[in-house]
Amino acid sequence: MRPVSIEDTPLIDALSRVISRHGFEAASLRLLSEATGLKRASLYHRFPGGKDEILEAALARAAERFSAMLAPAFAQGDPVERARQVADGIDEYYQGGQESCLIVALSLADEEHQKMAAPCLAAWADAFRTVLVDAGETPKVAAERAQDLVAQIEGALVIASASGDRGPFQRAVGRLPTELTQAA
Amino acid sequence: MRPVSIEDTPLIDALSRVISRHGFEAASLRLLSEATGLKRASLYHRFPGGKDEILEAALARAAERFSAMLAPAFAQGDPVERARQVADGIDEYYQGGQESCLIVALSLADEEHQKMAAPCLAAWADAFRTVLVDAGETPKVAAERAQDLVAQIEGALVIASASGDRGPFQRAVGRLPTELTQAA
DNA sequence: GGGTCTTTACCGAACGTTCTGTTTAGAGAA
DNA sequence: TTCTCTAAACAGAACGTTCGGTAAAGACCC
Repeated sequence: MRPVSIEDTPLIDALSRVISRHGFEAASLRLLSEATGLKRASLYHRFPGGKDEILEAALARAAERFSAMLAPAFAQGDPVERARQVADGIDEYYQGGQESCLIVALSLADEEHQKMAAPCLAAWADAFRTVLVDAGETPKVAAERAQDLVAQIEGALVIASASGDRGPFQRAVGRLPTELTQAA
Repeated sequence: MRPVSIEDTPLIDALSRVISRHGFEAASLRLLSEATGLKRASLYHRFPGGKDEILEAALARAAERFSAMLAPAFAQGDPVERARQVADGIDEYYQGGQESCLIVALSLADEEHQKMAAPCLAAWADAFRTVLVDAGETPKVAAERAQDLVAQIEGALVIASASGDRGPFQRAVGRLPTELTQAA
């Protein structure tokens, strides 16, 4: 059997990057094709469902990467160390603020595609909340602060995209270990 | 002379809302037409430069509204009161988190359109920085915290769009008066 | 006041391009 | 060969844009 010219994982990562950078609707098959080296027909061969199936694959991959990135939050051990590991994972995932966020991109999509980002967002907040609770925060406050910290990072990614200034992202990630482990 | 069917201000506000909600590329003339009640050809009569001129008008209007929203920050008087007025202005501008942000939308556009959002972002951070300095913060820390507070709000708006949860936005705006006036 | 004229606002129809999605034929490894 | 994958051409719809024409108001002269 003839081998694929690009493996599934790098293929989906490249597709996901285009969607994150341009938004789902603006991520045309031409852009997706150029980014992957596969012609449109070949993309349809790999994803018979078209753009929708590509988005599903990108989201499944994001969920997988998120799960790995957030795993230390749900582990046992010192909350400070776990928080630092999660912060490192976030920094690597978004390449210090250079990479766009799929959640931001989907927040501009139509309602049906928009709601597909909610689970990722919820998983993220839940990870932060878990560390905060383990660090002694009350459940109610922990849930809110977790959400707020996710917002801080998402907003920093928006600013990094819009102005090219990665400072807010780097500060947000740098503060994360202490923010996640000091109870109010 | 025949009267316009929709005045410039509500027209541009409606166009701006479509762009903010869907992003610049996804804001098709069909959507813009439906949102304003003007047919495509009529939009070209009002904006001969097409979508680019529509975006320029939306940005000019945003700069105008931002200027009004942030004016209390540059006024004289009690920083606490000024911060509260700015927070109220932000809450009203984004309708408690229901409205999308044009800056977020432009962060997904092509590079040439993307950079058009930078002045708005800078004006916003500068307003926060001014209040922080007046409240006794050092210039360097004030500049960074100002940016971080902008990121907090932008991120909260993304979460409000993506998940429908306006809690993060309302908390961010509610915290703003104290965040802007307590030196580290 | 009645009847043109001018000016502006708006719209229907069409332009060429690009989009998503399909079909068909050929290239390439087992 | 046989089977998988890819390339190229295709169709139909939507895109941004342009153009000719129509509708509506004020201006102006009679």
